[in-house]
This record gives sequence, structure tokens and C-alpha cells, in this order.
Amino acid sequence: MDGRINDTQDRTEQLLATLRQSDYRMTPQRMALVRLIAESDDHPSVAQLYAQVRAQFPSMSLATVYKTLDLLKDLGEVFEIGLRDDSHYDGSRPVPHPHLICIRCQKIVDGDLDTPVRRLVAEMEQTSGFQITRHQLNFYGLCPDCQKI
Amino acid sequence: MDGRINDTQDRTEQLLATLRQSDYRMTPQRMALVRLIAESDDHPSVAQLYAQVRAQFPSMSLATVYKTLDLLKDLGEVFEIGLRDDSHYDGSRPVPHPHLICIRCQKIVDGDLDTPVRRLVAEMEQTSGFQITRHQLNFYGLCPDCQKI
DNA sequence: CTAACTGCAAAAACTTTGCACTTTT
DNA sequence: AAAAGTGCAAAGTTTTTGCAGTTAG
Repeated sequence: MDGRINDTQDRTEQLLATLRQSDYRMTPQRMALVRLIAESDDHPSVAQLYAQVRAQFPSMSLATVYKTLDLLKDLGEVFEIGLRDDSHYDGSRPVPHPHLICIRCQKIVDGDLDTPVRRLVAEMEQTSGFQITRHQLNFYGLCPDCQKI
Repeated sequence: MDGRINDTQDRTEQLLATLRQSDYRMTPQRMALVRLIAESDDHPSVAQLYAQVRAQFPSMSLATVYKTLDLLKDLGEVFEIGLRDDSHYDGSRPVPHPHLICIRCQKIVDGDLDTPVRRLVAEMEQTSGFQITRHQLNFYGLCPDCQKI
């Protein structure tokens, strides 16, 4: 088990269900964005989501994308990979987990190793006295493809 | 050994020496900022550095602070903790290492555990196939002081 | 019908850039 | 004197906000 949520269909339903339960309204814009997020197993940026959603929904504004993402973040359904310049979002695994970021092609890949990570967090809590609630682990380097070039 | 560089005096000299060696000019602005960075064992933001440097150097501009920090980053003498909104800088340990960030008082503390971190990086390389060159490990939570409140 | 949501445009916040002037070497 | 650095103001980015108009429940 790696924490990744089953399949796209289910994930879409799950997200929509969470929204309904929380008394949010189901607008077409919201549904389109939720669908996109559930579909993407890479880690789209706001700009990428905006571009994609615009393809099906030319009138949708960037502000709505931000607002919807904030909402999904607050519900704990989307995890923000807060990179310095533009944030990317992970809608498949809303629990903090490591990411590998290629410094050449910019690809972002999920890191697994849940157990070692949990161990490190525990050790970090012990030595620091912090009560850790969240983490952001980004590893930068060359992905396998870019190493060949 | 935890990688922290000895004492402030030495660290200031070390930074200045690096600048001289690389044919950078020694301006009073630069010296003041370098001194500040060497002195701070917390992790100042650009705004904080700017405010502090301005106390001794009222004419210094924000642009110069940014330019100097870029330069020190390029020389590998300062490590940027790239938080989403405003970056903080670590001038004591220019090698990537974990940081603990208090979600209440915003304090940033160095994480140690060099060995466990190296182990995790190694495991991450193995399972992902990435060639990791740099990492950014941020742990968010309540610091010991803020837990009491 | 009411409360919530959207889209727009303006503003915020941080960072970068271009350029004339000044300073270091 | 030449090259490099500074400071200012303008511009760039990403993200947030206010508000009038629109839409879901």
C-alpha cells in the first residue's frame, strides 16, 4: 500500500462527494477542475490546470482555479507542493509525501518509502522537540531519462 | 560534527575570503550584509536582512540585498530555504539540511540527523532512479515553546 | 429567493531588471 | 581609467481580494 488513491473515476467521485458533504455547490467549473485533478497523476501547476480547464471551459477564470484549489486544500483533498515560483498540486495523495523533481525536464515524481519517511519524521520530532504535523520533502536531481542525455 | 561552521568571526572571514577569491569587489554594503549573515544563526528572510542592514546602512537598497544573496548562493555559501512566499536564508550551513518550522511563531530551527537524512536520500535514489543533487526538507509543526501555550 | 460562486479587474507581495551614477581596484 | 556595484524605479510573477453579476439549491 502506498497511499495512492485507487482509480480516476473513484477519485473524482470521492472529491465530488466531499464537496457535496461540505455544502459546497456543484458548479460546472468546479466539476471540470475536480475531474482534471483526479485524472492527473502527474503534479500540475496552477497554470497547467488553468490551461487544461480552459480547453473545455473557455470562460473559466484563473481566480476561480485558485479559489477551488484553496477549497480542496482546506478540505485536505489536495496537497500543495509549494515550490518557490509556482506551486504544483497533488490530488492523488493528499497526505504529505516526498517528491522527486527533475532539474532538467522539471518532471515531478512521487516518492514512496512511507516507512523510512515516517521514521525520519519520528526521529526529527525526538531530537527537536517539535510536534510535527506536516512536512514537505523535495529531492532535486536528474530523472532516469535525463541521465541518459 | 554537525556541519555548522565554527564561529561568527571565522565565518565572516570565510565569506569575505570567498568573495575576494572570486574577484568580487569589497563594498561596504557587501561587508555589512555578509557580517549579518554570518552572525545570524537563525534563518533570516530577505525582509529581515534588509531591515537589519538598513539600521547600519540606511541607503542600502532591497535590490542590492537580493543581488548579494544571489551571488552568495551561486558561490554555494548560503543556502536558500525556498518557502513559497518569502525565502529565508541559512548562511551557517550552506549544505542542504532539514529545517523545522514552527507554524505558530514561525521560528525556523536547523534539523540535524545528518546520517538518517543521508540514508533517506540514498534510499530515495535507489527506488526512484533519480540522481539526487539537492534536497529541501521542511517539517512544519509546533516548536517546544509554542506547545506550552 | 437566497446564499454561494464566478469572472473581472485591481491590488498585493515578492523578486528581477535596466540604467545612470558611483565606487573599487 | 575600466570594470563592477549601487540605488532607483519600473516591470514581472504569482497569488489574493472586492465586487457586481450570475447561478445552484
